[in-house]
Amino acid sequence: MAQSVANTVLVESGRDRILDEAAALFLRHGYEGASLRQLADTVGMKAGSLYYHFASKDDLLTEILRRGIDVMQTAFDDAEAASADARPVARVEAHVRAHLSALFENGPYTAAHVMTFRTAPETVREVVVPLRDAYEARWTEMLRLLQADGALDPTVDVNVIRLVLFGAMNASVEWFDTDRGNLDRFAAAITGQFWNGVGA
Amino acid sequence: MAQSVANTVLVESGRDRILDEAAALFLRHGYEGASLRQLADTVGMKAGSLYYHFASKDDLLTEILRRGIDVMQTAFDDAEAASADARPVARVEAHVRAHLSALFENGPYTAAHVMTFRTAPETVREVVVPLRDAYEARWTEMLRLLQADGALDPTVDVNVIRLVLFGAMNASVEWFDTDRGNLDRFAAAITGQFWNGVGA
DNA sequence: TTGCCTACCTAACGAACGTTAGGTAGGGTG
DNA sequence: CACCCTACCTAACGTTCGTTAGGTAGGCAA
Repeated sequence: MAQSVANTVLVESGRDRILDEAAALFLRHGYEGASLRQLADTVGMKAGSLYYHFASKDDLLTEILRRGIDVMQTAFDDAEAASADARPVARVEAHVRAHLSALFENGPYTAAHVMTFRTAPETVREVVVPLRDAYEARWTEMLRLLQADGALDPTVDVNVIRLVLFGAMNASVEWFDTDRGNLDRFAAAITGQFWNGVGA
Repeated sequence: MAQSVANTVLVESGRDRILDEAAALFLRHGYEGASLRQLADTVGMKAGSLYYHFASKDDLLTEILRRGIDVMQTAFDDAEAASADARPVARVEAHVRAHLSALFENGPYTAAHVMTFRTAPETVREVVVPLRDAYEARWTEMLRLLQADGALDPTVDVNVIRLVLFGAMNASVEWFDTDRGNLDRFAAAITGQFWNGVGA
């Protein structure tokens, strides 16, 4: 019982376990490429039983995408609180580190989100789009303020540099290995490249 | 007959037409999300007839991924020839512009490649990986030489900045609209951000 | 004219898919 | 002890999937 309690904590069971494994599967094989029977196998139940927890496969994806954004928003909150009156470049680095934390250190939801959203069924995307927009708006607003304060090159398009930065960070899901690289250093590198460029 | 010849040129038929539409479908819905019947419908034939041109769906994907790399390589060749003795930043911009050209101006193959490769079946990936590596190696080598010549910040990891740059460019498939934006200006913007950064 | 090759078609196969209906073991509550 | 609710199970439904076998119209060659 002590062990069963420990197990419940170490590897969760039930609904959260399903979401975790589903997000990992969707990330690896894509949404349509992962089947519910495959998912049921990895969580140790039968495909039909998944419907006790979720109304449909689309529903499952919707909640995963939603959680992905929740994780990003929470990370953004933390970065905001921690770097509210830091220097501009330090503010950016804090938020870059936070976004990377969402991608790599808080479950597979954010990674699954950024990788599966584009090909998700339109009915699912419709539900999630406003949440995405809200998160993106916070980034845009932060960068806009930095530019208004003269900390950012006034000639750049804030939306473009945000999308370029997002592309770079999100793509790292495909190649960055947390076992071999350090996220603090990576955040510093990507921020340095973003802020100062790589030209000598 | 004059018209049929014109049609053959304007909207191609047969094998190339299938590949074109398949790449576009895989790009939009993902590889597993797009069905052969859907593909057959858009090219105006029956699903079984596709097998006159391709041995399997995996085979179709393999050729699309291969073409995606061919397009990139050709673009790289052109950029190399056109900017062989240009200033470092102009060399980089030429290659950025070339990669964007591969993504947006030479059919859906490169875009389909960068978006579907990650979730492609392992047997398909195995075939394509060496080709990808060869293309990536050319970029790495170019950046390495720039760094050796003192044109690039000696402290940065060439492989990391390449992956960051690739992530930014490839992700633009998701948001950049060639009808509303100019690729020359976009290439200049992304190169400027890459080379000089956005800090004021 | 005969014959062949190209480029399709029709029709179906078995497997896998998401999904559902109805059943059941077991712990918690009255 | 009786009851019920949670968390599954079994078993199947109808659909769609990739794929295949066999047929065929039309153009080109001999």
